[in-house]
Amino acid sequence: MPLGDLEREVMTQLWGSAGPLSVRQVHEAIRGRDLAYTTVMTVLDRLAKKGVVNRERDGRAWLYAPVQTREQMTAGLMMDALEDTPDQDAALAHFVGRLSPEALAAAIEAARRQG
Amino acid sequence: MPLGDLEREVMTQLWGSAGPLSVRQVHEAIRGRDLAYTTVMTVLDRLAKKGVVNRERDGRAWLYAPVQTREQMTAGLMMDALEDTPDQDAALAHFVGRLSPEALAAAIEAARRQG
DNA sequence: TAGTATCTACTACGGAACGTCGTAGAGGGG
DNA sequence: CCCCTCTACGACGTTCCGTAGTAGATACTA
Repeated sequence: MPLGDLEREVMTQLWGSAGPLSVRQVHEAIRGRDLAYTTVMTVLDRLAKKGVVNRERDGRAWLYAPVQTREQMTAGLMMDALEDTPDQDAALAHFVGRLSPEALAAAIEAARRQG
Repeated sequence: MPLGDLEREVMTQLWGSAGPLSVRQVHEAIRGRDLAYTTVMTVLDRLAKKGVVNRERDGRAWLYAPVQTREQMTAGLMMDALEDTPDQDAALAHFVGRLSPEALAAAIEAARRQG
């Protein structure tokens, strides 16, 4: 489920926040694009309908939070791409071949530590 | 550059062929969907404009061939997903953590053998 | 040589996704 | 009671994609 540009921008704000954010907070955080309040609201709403964010009530307003971390979502997109091909072993080999050995080793080590 | 359903179907034919194929050959190979000849032509044309396939003249007709192998394209899409996130190390660790150790080891070995 | 088949180029249309926003209406604060 | 804020819902333009038709050029064939 790849995201559009504005959707990614909004997600970046949510991922960068310690807790859930309101529409207003996201709107104020994205000041570079001079968007209407309702634009941000629509995007957040679509993200929620896609299941990419959760929302919870805070009085009259909704607070939005990502369902997954950015890293989890990225890993999921990578898996989607991989699973879309018949010869996954060969595709994975090609992918691995494009990584620097250090980055790969670090990732394996981090994954191992993580469990 | 993710592909649509029909685009992927067409690419599958090209990837499964030993050499370049004409519009007619692809059209006949996809008999399950009862498509118009021009539909296949349009799709091939769009794939060429996207740079996903090359075309060369064969008399009056064009012959189409994939620019990359299926595995290379898949690996490329995976890289695109990875590069779209700021903390690539963490994302890669998450991804690696989702693979079976055997599949990962086999891929690393295959990549090493390949160079 | 006239007719038919084949191939390309160009145009088009409908649906879905997305960026963008407006209006209407509900609920809380002064 | 009035205003501010927030949501719900609808809408419009663009782009991508599946789908296809028509027109025009070229080649084969009787």
